Amino acid sequence: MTSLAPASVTDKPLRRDAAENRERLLTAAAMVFAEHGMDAGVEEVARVAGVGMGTLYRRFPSKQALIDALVGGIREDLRDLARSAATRTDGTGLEELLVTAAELQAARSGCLQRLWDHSEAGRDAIEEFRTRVVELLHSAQAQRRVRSEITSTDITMVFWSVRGVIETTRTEAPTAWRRHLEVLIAGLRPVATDQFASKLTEKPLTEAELRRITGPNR
Amino acid sequence: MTSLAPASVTDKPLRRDAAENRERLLTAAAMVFAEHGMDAGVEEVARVAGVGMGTLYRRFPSKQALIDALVGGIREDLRDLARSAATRTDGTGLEELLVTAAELQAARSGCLQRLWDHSEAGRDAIEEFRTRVVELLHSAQAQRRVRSEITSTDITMVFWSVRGVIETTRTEAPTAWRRHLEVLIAGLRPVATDQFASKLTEKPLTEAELRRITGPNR
DNA sequence: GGATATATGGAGTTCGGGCTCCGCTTCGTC
DNA sequence: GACGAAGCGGAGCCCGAACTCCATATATCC
Repeated sequence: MTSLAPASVTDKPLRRDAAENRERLLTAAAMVFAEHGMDAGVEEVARVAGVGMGTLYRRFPSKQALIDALVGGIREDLRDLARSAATRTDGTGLEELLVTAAELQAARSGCLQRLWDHSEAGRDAIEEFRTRVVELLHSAQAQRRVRSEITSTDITMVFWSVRGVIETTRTEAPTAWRRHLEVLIAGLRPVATDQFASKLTEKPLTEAELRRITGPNR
Repeated sequence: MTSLAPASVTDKPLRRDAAENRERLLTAAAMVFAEHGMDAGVEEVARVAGVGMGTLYRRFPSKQALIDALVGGIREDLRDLARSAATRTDGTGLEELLVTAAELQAARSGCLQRLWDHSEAGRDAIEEFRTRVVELLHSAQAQRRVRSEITSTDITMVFWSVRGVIETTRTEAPTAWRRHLEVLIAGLRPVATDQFASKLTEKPLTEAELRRITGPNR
């Protein structure tokens, strides 16, 4: 878990109390949004953080900026999980990442929609994350843990898919996504029998389409 | 496809022009919400329907009521798809339903969140839908198309999961969900090899949990 | 410890979107 | 075709939530 989204390194450092309030606000926002979703009021965030509205708006120029900073932090955490999974050499790294990334999403539910959209925050982190997913996928395929026709965009769709289950079940059955993920991982395995069609008939999401969904940047 | 949510049968029938405007409003709302999501303005809905604000608010007492009527119609359509799938006797009905229900969700994206939540509209329809899913699942399992440890709540999670992919990809890759669904269905199949764990280790979502998520009614 | 730039809180302002009101029109019946 | 009931449009009302302003307080530097 990285620290919560330090501001840009080019800015002059904040005064100690200001920096502390910034952290308190991000922590509070994570809690409030996880509980009530992103349409929770900024006043509630400020109250939970124990600061006034003025402080919130000096640290973050808008509610959107606050959310972006939060999302940036989550993306950095995702990147760290991918780095950690990459240390496995037996082809199980992808499966580990699918589980740990889902755990992270479950813990930070509320702003998951922004997590996979165009927003600028943490762009480099999510870029590295994608690169590592490709490597982990190839490794898993080399070990015959995942069939060869699966593409990295298929893995991306697994994240989106798990997100859907997490957001639907989070209040009443916060761990239900684990079982669904087991079914999903089973769907990635090589198909040993030819009783059923072993080939996916629909073409995969292309990289270009993925770019348009997750960020038109560059 | 059923007609768009007739009002309660107990009410006296609407005047011809009023009934027509009701339909126009529902059609317009489906279009507008599918394009811009549920936070699109009611003014936009009225404009697309070609009626004034007053008309919208005489036909539906609130924006929420309009959405509920829309959701009720979709739930009735879902029920009809389940009835249609139930006519298959070779165990493929479940797979047909997964595809056709996903197609319906893709066509009506925008209010999918409400589709699976507590809202009252079309409760009986969704109830029958669930019953038929259970039957279709048993049939698929009897034909060995789906492994026996899969429960009906696992199927429900498949709907939630596909919804997540649909909502993420709808503007840029509106058919991407088809490939993801193929992976999901592969995950439901019997596992022929014992190279990997063939058993799901997480306990399924219970019926009681499902009830709390989709409706505390009754 | 004094000077000063920086930070704070919370009452008010703004604004967008849901909703209402009422003078005029249309439908359906006799 | 006349009459009453039901329906219509859209300008404006209203509320809630994002955002601003400034008198006061605090950290940092010497």
